[in-house]
Amino acid sequence: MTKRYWLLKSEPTTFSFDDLKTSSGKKTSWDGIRNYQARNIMRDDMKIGDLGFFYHSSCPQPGVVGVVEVVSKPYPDHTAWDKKSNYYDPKASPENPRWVMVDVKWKEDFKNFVPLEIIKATAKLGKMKVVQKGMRLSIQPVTKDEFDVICKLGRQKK
DNA sequence: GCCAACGTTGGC
DNA sequence: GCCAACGTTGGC
Repeated sequence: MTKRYWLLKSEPTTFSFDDLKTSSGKKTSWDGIRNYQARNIMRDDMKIGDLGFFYHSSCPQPGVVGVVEVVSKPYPDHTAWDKKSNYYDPKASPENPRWVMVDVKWKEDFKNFVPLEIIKATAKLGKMKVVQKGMRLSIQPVTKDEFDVICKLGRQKK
């Protein structure tokens, strides 16, 4: 089974990379995904051991801050039937969960933040979904090549 | 705060 | 099954 690579968007005001690092066990459940494409990726394609970029979106400096690892299989997102949750979905229930999530764990801090600006300016990364106009998908596949290029940018000394 | 692009909903 | 209306995303 080949390892796959992903990009996970999060709004730092909601849940930042620092929040992940201060979570117990440095891990969190990736809840609140309410988009079928993103759900299907978690349900069908993500495997334990896959790596993902933690991407900050909707903020002054969008970009990749570090790397996380998928550490669970997909399981029902119980926030969907929690009326008090921001992610409440009246069509979901324990019998018919509708939404799933996985657990992800902190893996690596980048020495250098890799801003969207740089990703856009890097020819090899031009096909990434995150640089495409109107691309709103919050969980995106990343190729091994793209993963390696961004890791190199993130790890190099200033 | 703006607004373009996108996904979802619901009436027909 | 179409498609207009609406809500959301997310860079700027």
